[in-house]
Amino acid sequence: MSTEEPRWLDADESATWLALHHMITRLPAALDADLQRNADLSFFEYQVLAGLSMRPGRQTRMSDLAEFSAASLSRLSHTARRLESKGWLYRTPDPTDGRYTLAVLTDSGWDKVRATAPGHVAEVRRLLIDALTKTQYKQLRQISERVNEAIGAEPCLGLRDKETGIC
Amino acid sequence: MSTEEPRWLDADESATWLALHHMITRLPAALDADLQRNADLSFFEYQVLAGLSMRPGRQTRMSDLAEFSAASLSRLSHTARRLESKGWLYRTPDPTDGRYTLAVLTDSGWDKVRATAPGHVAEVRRLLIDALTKTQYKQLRQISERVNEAIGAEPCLGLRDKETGIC
DNA sequence: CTTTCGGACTTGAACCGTCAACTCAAGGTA
DNA sequence: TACCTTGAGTTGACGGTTCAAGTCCGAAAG
Repeated sequence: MSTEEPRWLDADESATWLALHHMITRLPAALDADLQRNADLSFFEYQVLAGLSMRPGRQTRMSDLAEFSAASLSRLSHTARRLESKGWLYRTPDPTDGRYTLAVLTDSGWDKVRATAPGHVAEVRRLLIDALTKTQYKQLRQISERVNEAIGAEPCLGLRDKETGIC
Repeated sequence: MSTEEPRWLDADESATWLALHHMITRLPAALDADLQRNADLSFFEYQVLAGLSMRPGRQTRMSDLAEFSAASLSRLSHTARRLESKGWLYRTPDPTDGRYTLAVLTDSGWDKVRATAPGHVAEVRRLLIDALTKTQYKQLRQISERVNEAIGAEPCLGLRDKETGIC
């Protein structure tokens, strides 16, 4: 919040930011719409089920799952309750440490993932992979990792206290 | 929805998708959090005010603004009502064609943008531009444009009818 | 052993975006 | 004049996310 004149974005920079902004708002929306149509799932719900399906025993701690899907624990908890009510997973205290909760994919949830994954992968391929050259998606990976580092350097992902600046 | 084995993503492809997925969920969240802390605005509200501030006469049609900010007209309408109640803009029928609605930035709204923009630009610079080389953000621009074309080729951004496939 | 503490969830209210139904203006068409 | 159509924008209900408590478990301190 200094009073100096800021360094505004030049033409190249703002064109990049505009194009990226459109991509990061439209790509999730497109994948969401596709999953909604074909599987009656939101993108986030799919991420949760798919995330579980890839773990040994098809189960993991809620906090791991939240980390993996880049969501808050609260959001995951609400979503887990809905998925639980559909019979796709259940939650149980971790027997090795009662402070954690394990989310476990049911057989029905496993079937749902298996039925949904091919179409979803095809959509990711269509919108992202096939739209780019091999060189480009290697570039995109490096670029994303650099940006993630810059964001990850945030001590608490922007969740610090409004007044004190403390997490 | 064929029964053939789908083409799964290989290691390079899924690493790219994972990295991109994390970027596109965390980058907007980080910018949102920054604006919330420093200006009590959501990222989308800022986009609306900033979008208006760049137009001649600091005004434009609602539909243009929706297009620019990649949002639905409904979302924009709700947000415009909230911003209007804070005195940052007002809406009025377009005198040249009563079917359109003009959104007009007030002086108070202009002040808000001027106060907020420097910090926001600095954050975009810190998280995106400065994290990349000049070559990389030129690559990122091309990549984003390619993906946007692939998504834009969608006749109706995934809004077609569930049964008929018609928009 | 009891107390205190921090971390992992959970819960309910408030808030925001989506969806479908509606209004309204302008341009045909008769 | 009346009628129909199209597209812009609005509205209210619904559903999901966030935010701010609160609960519970286990470890560490007294």
